[in-house]
Amino acid sequence: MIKVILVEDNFFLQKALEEKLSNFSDIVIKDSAQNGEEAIAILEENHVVDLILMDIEMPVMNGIKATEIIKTKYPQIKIVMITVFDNDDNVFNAIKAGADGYLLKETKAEKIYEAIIETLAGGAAMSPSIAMKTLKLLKNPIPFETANETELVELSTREIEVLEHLSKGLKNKDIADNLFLSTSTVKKHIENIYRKLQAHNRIEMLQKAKQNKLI
Amino acid sequence: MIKVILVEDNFFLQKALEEKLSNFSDIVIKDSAQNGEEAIAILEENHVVDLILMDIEMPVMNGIKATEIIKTKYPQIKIVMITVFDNDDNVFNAIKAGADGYLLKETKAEKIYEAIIETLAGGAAMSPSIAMKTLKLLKNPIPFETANETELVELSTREIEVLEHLSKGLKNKDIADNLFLSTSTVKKHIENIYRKLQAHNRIEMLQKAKQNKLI
DNA sequence: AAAGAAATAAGCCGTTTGGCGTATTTTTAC
DNA sequence: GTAAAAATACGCCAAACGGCTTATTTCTTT
Repeated sequence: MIKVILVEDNFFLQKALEEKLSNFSDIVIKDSAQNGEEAIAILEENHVVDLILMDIEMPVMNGIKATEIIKTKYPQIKIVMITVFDNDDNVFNAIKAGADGYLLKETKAEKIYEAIIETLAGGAAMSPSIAMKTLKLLKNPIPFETANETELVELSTREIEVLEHLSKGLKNKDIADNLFLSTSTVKKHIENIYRKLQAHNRIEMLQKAKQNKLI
Repeated sequence: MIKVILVEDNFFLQKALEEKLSNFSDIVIKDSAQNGEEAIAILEENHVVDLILMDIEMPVMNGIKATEIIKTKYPQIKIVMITVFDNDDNVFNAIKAGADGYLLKETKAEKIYEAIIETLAGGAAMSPSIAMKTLKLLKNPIPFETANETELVELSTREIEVLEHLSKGLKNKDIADNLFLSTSTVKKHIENIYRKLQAHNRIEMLQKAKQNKLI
């Protein structure tokens, strides 16, 4: 029997999770907490627990802080984050805190179950979009982000695609080939990106793109 | 229809992969290669390809080198590594090379299919043990010191000055003004930098310069 | 159904870049 | 004191880029 604790402040989501896991006979939900502090209190009573499904956004004490504390005191307990938000900071901080997995709330019951099994087997479970973020973080070690509250420039999907190709050093012709566009269109996209970012050449654009967290 | 290319030197494993994927009607195996060089040759003929399943250990050109080259020229093509070895260096180097996923060869057909779908949707696919490795790498950012043992290219003092100006997005004329040079000289310096770094435009140069810890 | 945004594409024109050869002067190293 | 490396500079040419205008098509959103 796999002993699981749920930590989730939203009552309905907590019930939904219970429901999802109820189909799997080898999992027993030992207890539930509404925030990090409660979770820690529960563990202090009795820490015979295999795995914790932990929300991130919670009042009193959030999931990342709780993970940090629990992992320090009970490193053998696996912790899988379950959250709606997958922004870089959350992912990175959760990993830093020692999370063994990171799932999005939309994840299906079957996948959550798999994640639990795989995590207990020593692996890590991640929703694909999270996995992609970890890869990007690994490739580009820029975790030192200062809280920049200036509003960021937005680019369209296509513009970002073009931007990504530009950032590899490709020339317009090659970008056009790759995206099945004419060079005219690529040029137009670049022109629009330049206007939005107030850049006048590729390097300026890449700098501004970084500042705006577009790449 | 999802167009996939297999790159795998072992004939039987290649056939096994084909077999595994044949159950999924929306996947078509467009071509197969026995090593990296062959794969690149195929793409140069026709790069209308969605995803490549790439072995790592291969003669002539291994999968990591091939991934590096393909990702530079065709960044929109997704590449998922499929290998028996999951040692840290392989994982880290594959990520550095730009791989979008990393599966072990024991992975079941259904999982490979899921991985393909998820990768094309912009996510990343990883076997759980690989995911765990990436988490560990992220938590302990050691690899950036150790993984780079290649000797670095050296630039002259003046070349570095020019490089620094280039990195701000300045044009030759402005650099010349700032450094009290003629544009011809600036051009010559840039030409020399290009040769040393094997770059052919400014963005490539900046990438290579970063790799060589020049900026 | 209409309005608005996004994506597509072409043409024009001047500027900039990248690649090549050549050549002189200055600095550094042996 | 000479050889090698670095820095300086010019010219030529084709390719690529950046800026501007115009226009059609395809999505969204209301």
